[in-house]
Amino acid sequence: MSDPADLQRAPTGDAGNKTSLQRGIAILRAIAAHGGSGVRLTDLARDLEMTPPTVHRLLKALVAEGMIDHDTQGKRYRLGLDLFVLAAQAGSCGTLRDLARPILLRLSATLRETVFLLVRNGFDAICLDRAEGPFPIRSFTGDIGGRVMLGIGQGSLTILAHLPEDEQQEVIRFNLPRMQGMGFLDEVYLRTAIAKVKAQGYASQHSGLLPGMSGVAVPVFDRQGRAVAALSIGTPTDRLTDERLTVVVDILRREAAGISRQLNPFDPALSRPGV
Amino acid sequence: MSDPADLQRAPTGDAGNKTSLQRGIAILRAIAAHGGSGVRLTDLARDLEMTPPTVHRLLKALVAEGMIDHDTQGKRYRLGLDLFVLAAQAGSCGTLRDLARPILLRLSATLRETVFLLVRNGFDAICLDRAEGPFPIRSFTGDIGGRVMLGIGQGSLTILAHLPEDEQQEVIRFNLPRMQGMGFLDEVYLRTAIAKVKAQGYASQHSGLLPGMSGVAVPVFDRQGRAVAALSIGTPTDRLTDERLTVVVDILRREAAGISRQLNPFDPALSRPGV
DNA sequence: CTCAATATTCCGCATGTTGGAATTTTTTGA
DNA sequence: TCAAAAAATTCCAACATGCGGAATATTGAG
Repeated sequence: MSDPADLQRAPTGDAGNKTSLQRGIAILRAIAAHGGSGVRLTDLARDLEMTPPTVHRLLKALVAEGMIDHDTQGKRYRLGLDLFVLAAQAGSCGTLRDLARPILLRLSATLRETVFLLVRNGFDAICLDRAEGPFPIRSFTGDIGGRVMLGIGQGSLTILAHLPEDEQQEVIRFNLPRMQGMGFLDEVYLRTAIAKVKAQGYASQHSGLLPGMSGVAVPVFDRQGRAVAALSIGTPTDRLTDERLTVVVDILRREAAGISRQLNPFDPALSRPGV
Repeated sequence: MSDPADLQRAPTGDAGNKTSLQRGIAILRAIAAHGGSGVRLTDLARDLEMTPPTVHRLLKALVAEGMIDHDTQGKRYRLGLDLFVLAAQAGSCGTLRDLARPILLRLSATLRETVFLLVRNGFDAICLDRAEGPFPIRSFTGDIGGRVMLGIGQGSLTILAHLPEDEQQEVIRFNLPRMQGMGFLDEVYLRTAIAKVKAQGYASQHSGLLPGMSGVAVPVFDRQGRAVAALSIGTPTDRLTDERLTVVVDILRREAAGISRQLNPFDPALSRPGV
């Protein structure tokens, strides 16, 4: 019944939560991981290995702040609207998201494809935004806020491929074990794919790992030339002919360059892989 | 230099933050309020009336949790991606947002208008989702996550109008003073508008408070018949003829009813106005 | 290069936090 | 419908953790 929430906590072997603030955030995470149906206090306490009174007090504080909603008849807790409001302003790290938004909309309209904006976050890529096309799409990233390991999917792969050498190695070393369970991706395959992406400057795959789906992605560079994001589309495989691919890549590249030009100097994606 | 952040803290005369968790959240709020350009520690300390060491420690915890990004050269703090990820799962309170998403998209496509989904939150309405139409739009709610006082704008007004009598009174009493500065809305006007909306079951305004913009909104009821949300469009005034209005209201109503039918029993928007 | 402003670390004090136990409320089962 | 079990909430004393003044390090300005 437990979800892939643990995978989200990537780096250091966490030496247990320390501050009560962190405990509170852990509660938020646990509630989020549990999904929209809400969690009961006892379950939270068990999952997080805290005592019920502690969880209760933290929950009370979170409810008071509107970060959590609490069924009035004292049953379930779920994420609150204030959290939503708060984070609506968060995605726009350096306004990347705001910058890209109109571009995504235009692209999805003109290409008639579903367009994704991914950014790096540690060892993962996160879907910052997404504009729906007319075709039903399956993707690794899922909806806005979704995350995938760096290397899985075209957009994510593009970011990985354009990372500085040492960071790239570190990510690969960290992610390969995580990919074991998925059973279709080995080191050779990954490194080959990376090399190819780096060489041609974009990632594409006809009939990829998701049956019937294809993807095309280009990197988005910041002013310092770091690949901070990827612009990508997902589409039914049969829609993506070779000629179309060429055109799509071209258009994506142009838009990515446009974004780069507007990007502020500070880097939107951060890494802190060692911390 | 300070933003309308204080307005977000609606209800009780806050007797100062108590728990450190709440202090931490206050910091998140302060950073959010400051916008994407980032805040310095000292400014946070001043704004929140905390000492620099306290702010620093809390920030450190928040950074460790990925809720905040910290320029490596030790300058500015901004909201982090993990917060974004966390809250991406929050908006779907009771899956209202997820339910409505495809409907918004369809509406914006068929009507060629910008469509909004608003929910109540205390004395405000929050923009849960928004699907762009082809026309440039100005709205009170702004983008996803934006908030307006209940009563301002057609969607927000619709929710207010359909509230239970006592809650409606309470909201009006609370919001009227807040509207003073805006200088175009008095009590008579507001009550008249509410009565009209309640009577016709939808809100509309040719040439509203935003020059050149018009809006149409219908309430979305939950299973208990409470108006928990509003579905609305914003459009250039000259686009909204009387005949078109009729049709639009009709379509919006139909879709709102569709959402209602699918709504879970628990109420997605919560009020706790007295707490 | 110096000085002022800001960020960060230190550390003793005390305040907020903690969890066992008690109490109230809700759910389960008969 | 009621009784028993489980969960939620409150209490409180022990104490760990967060607090802030002061010291230090770092950054930025002139």
